[in-house]
Amino acid sequence: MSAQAHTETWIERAEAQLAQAGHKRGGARRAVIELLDGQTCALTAVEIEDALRGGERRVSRASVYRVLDELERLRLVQRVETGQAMVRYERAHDHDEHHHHHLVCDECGLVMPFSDPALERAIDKLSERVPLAVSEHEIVLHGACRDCSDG
Amino acid sequence: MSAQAHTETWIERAEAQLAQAGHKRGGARRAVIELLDGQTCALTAVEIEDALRGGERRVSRASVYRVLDELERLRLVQRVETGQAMVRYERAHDHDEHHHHHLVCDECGLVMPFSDPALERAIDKLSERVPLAVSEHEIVLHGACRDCSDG
DNA sequence: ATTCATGCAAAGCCTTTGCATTTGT
DNA sequence: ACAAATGCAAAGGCTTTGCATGAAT
Repeated sequence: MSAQAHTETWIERAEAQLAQAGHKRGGARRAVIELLDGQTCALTAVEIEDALRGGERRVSRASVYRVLDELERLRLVQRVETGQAMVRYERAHDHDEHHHHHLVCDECGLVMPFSDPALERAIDKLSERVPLAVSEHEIVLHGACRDCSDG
Repeated sequence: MSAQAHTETWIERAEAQLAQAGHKRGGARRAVIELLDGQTCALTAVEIEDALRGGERRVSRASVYRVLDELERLRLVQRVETGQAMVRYERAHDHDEHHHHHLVCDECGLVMPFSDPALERAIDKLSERVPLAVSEHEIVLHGACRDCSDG
């Protein structure tokens, strides 16, 4: 079979990495993973807890943080800092087609994803010249969204 | 006199903006401003408090936060999020020669500044095409510094 | 049987606030 | 005199931890 015979989903990869790291399966973590897999942008721990509360599997706040922490350690999840009080988390999309960064409206708190190939190229070239073995990068643009900038 | 007759320093500009905003002068704020003016990279509130404790003017933690908050509101100071527990603050360098971004070593916590014209150009062009009136941008590269990546 | 996963409640830590006092104009 | 600045201590809010219980291998 070819190298592309099977395209692994993020959930499958997550489960595999977790198992390899010696973790057993569990409902709370599974619920968090499935929720994150369906998101297009970053969520806070509280948002994750709230989203799951209404869903099929309620998960305690502590477990949300523990799961997020473990997933971040395995590089399955990335932390996004938007300058708002709480940290946000989202699926890690190293350099795949979902890789993106964030626009933050400092007025209303709206967070939107964006992506820009030219910016990525600039980052890639730059990464080779800095005194750091770059593993990730985060870009946040702040300003006023359309609703907030005039009316 | 020409428009360039006098190059205002950041401290002078800060004092002027504060006065215009109806603030009176005060020792604590002055100490924080002078400290920030001498830095090449971002500091946390605790680092600022500690630095001033040893200096000539001790400043309470609460005042450090209050001053930082006011300076940020006047856009004299920018907040820098490095993914570490605490927020960092530094002089705002809109688009002047000191404008820079940050490299963060996730192993030891070292934070280093860097600047890259190509990256800035990419950001500027991009800023015109996004649904946000961009006022600031922040770029953080994560990875392992030279000391941490091997030895 | 062991070991990991989870929930709950308590603890931590950074940051913000309330209140009284001092300082600047 | 009046308003802003400051310190101290208390309060807040997000995140982490300790401990006991339940689930997975």
